[in-house]
Amino acid sequence: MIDTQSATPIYMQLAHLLRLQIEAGEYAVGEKIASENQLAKQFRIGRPTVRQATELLVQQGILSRKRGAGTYVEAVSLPNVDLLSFGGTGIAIAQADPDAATCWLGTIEMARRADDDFYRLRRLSVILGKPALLEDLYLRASVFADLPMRVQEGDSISNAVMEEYGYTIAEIQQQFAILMANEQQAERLGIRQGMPLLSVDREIHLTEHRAAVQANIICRSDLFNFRQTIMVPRHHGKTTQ
Amino acid sequence: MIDTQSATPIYMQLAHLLRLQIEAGEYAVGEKIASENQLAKQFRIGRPTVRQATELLVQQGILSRKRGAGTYVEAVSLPNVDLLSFGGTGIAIAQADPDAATCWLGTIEMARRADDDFYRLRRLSVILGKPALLEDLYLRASVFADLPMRVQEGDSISNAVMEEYGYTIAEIQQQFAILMANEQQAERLGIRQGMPLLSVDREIHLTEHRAAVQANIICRSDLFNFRQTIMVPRHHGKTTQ
DNA sequence: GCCACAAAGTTGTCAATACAACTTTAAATA
DNA sequence: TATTTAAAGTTGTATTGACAACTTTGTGGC
Repeated sequence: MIDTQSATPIYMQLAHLLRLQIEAGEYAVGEKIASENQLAKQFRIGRPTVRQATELLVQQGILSRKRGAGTYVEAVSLPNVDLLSFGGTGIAIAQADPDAATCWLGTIEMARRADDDFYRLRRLSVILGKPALLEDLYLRASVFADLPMRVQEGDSISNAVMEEYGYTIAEIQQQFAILMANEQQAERLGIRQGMPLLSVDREIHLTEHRAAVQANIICRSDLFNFRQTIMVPRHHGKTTQ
Repeated sequence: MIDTQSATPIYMQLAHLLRLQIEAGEYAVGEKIASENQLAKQFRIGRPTVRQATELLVQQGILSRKRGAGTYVEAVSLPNVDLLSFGGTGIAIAQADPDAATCWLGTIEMARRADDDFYRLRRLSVILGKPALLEDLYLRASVFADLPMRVQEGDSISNAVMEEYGYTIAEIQQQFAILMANEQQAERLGIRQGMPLLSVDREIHLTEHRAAVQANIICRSDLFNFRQTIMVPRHHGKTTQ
């Protein structure tokens, strides 16, 4: 229910509630949810506040709205096991090559970043005997206490996030760019300096903490197919049968 | 200036105007822009409308806000195009620039591909006055009957898929690579030949037909931030409170 | 000159209200 | 029974207004 005395804004509470309902199966994918007016009456809040809540879920891909028709449940983008769909690089790499190896470049260090403390970890993954990707990870120190004691080389970071710390990943934001390999990157990836590489800047948002993990991943897209699968929400437009 | 008679919503016009000012250097990175109240007075619009405009830019990474302090220009940020999260390029492009234009390169032609007939359409999208992406689309002829009669230049292909033909998109598969611009691509995108570009090979699977749309998209990732947001399913890992 | 406190200014949240643009539903007519 | 049109319902945009929570600025006293 909506707790008007809570420190959490009403629109966030409603967004969370709606999301729980969807996840619990109370709304099926493709189904229309209650109208904005109905939700406003049901929770005794204003329609702009309802819109702010649903806007949150629209941006997250959970809902979609169509003027005049209604607000529909979208299919949440399911994680594919390939690299760019989900936080866990370990699983994707293991599926590509069971004998793949991920080795740390140096040890976990402290680093300061945007006025906060992070653990920094750099690692190189080798698939089918070839250097495939270079990762530079920053994990927020306040979120991942005692990280150096709790993860070891070879451990999956996403597994640690979930199993060791008990967090859940809510959202990943990725940005794609091309960079020219510098001397160090070139050496580590077995390429010539200046070669263009696919660079993915990734922010992993936990349910409990935003931007808890920030990573840059450099991919040898010339050697491997870096794919992703996106499940797309069902639309309300008529479907031929 | 804000044109209240325009079909473009006022908040989008203001967002666009602010971005132009920032890009023109009228606001430096790190600098505080005019307050919400000042902008409201200046443009004779409501403060919620100003907030909606700045919220747009906050989401795109161009602005950031701090309660009590003000609204600041973020570190130099290319306009975000949320191209790679969802099927529709048209929507993503329109959000980045309401005045964006997509023009066909030639007309729709028949093409044979993997033992089937396709309609082939090439088009160039211009965002903020700059060539942003080049698309080479193949639409399966048996799925999209009479396509040339049913879509026109400027039409959204994903809209046509859904509205005109009534299909629903079930899944998108994407593959990321880097290619060096050939002569024609270089000319169309306003770059030098051989420049590395982000290339996305995309297959759109309809509920009713697999691989109904196959596309290659070449992005000027040096001019725009091509981002995506992935929602992650809730895991059964326990959640700390 | 420094410190504390109040005033002013800023963003964040919330609401009522209105109209536009669209879709859906129901009723009336042929 | 089918089609057309009007009514109802839905989302999209916008405004005015208010208060909370925060930051910044200015003033007064020591």
